[in-house]
Amino acid sequence: MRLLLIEDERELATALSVALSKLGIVTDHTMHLADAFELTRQNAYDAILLDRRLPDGEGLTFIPTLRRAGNDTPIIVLTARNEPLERVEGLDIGADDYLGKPFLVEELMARVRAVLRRPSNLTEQRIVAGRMVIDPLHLNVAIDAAPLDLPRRELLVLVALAKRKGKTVLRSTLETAVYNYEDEIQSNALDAHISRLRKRLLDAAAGVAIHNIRGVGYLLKEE
Amino acid sequence: MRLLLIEDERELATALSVALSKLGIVTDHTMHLADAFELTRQNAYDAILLDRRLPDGEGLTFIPTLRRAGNDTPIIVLTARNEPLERVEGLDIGADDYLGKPFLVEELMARVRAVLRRPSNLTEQRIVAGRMVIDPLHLNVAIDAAPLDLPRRELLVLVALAKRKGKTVLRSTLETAVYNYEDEIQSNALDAHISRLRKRLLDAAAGVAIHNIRGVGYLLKEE
DNA sequence: CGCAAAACATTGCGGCAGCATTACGGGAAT
DNA sequence: ATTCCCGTAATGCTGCCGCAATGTTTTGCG
Repeated sequence: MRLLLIEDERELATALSVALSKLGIVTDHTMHLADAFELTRQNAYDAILLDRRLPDGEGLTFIPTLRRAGNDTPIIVLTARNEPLERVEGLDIGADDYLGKPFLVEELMARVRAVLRRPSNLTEQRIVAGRMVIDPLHLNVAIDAAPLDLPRRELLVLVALAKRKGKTVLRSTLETAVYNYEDEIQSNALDAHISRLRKRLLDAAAGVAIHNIRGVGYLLKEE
Repeated sequence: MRLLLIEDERELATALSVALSKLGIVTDHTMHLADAFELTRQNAYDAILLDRRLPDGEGLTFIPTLRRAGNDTPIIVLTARNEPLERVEGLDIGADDYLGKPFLVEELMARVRAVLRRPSNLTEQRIVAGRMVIDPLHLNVAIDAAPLDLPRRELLVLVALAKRKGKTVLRSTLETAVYNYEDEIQSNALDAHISRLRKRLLDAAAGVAIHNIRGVGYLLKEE
């Protein structure tokens, strides 16, 4: 899962990024609305976390901009302004949820999941692949009801492949599923993850195999 | 917009077709599941309206058949059986929406629009060519849900041809689709790709043929 | 109708880009 | 203090793909 965080308080932003990354969530962060729009054009985010007070304007103005561009990504507004009337204002303008500061990361994640669970989002809640059952929202993998413990990056690779099981996933897609902009990647780290993940899936008899499509990407296939 | 209507009550079917045509929607109609599958292979429908009681069986059985063939077209089930449990049954098996008879055409259209508005349906554009289903965004080619593993350059040629299937594609267009400016090309490399691609399509019984238009370019034709 | 040239088709070959695997070490987490 | 993740890089290997040689079809022209 990949989120865009639009927030000018640097401390909150980094704290949030760290907390989310531990949950396996990749977060891109920007402080400016102008950058934000460009980022949404280059990445398919699962959701956007939007602050209201920003150096270059009221955050809410970003919502119509995005919607007019045909982008339906769910938006959760994060703000200290938490009066009922302001909530209405935010929701009416097209936000999907509204969360007052301060908040618990757990609550934020629950709301993100809730927003992604809505019928207008076709995010599958349960993917069956081979003997595995994968919950892409909670990021857990189970084999015969027994949870399978995977390192974070390998888990992200697996989920990204499982979301399109049986179909090729571009190498670039995998990269954006696992890394954010800050992490530069300058080696075969992704290949290494794939290799280690393969070994783990084999050991666990997961009933799937990861195939390579040379020059294009990878593909998860059931056996 | 083009819909497939699978419905055995002839009066309802014609009434619906007329009503939909006034909204600018083209409707193909069949009464039999057997025909329906063939139709979905020859046309890229925006959505499918499916009755449950049909002369040759329970309509819901069509859904797994279609999904297994790699077809993600949204399906709206139309039926007199409108008990809550039956709705769950329909949705769990992979239907996108469920509408009890009788219904207003307005409501049906609203639901069609809602289903089409879902993100995965907006981004997931597919090209049907012969027995192949091609997703040009993800560079994905499948025959009966089985992914077809093609080398990168041949894949690019196929996608470029499929995007304009039935129409000639200039040789220069193909070249720019496969090569970037850095790669200078000074041989018949493109011809070689075409040749090898032909062989692969033949082996896979893809149901298409690549024709040459002498001095102009190539053309992908369904058989 | 006949011949030649041009355009296209096919196929073997070799270089090398891309992938798989694994060991190593720094660093974060418990 | 120990464990394990994860980025890096070295190594070996597979098979793609550019090239060129050869065969086939089509077009142009007298």
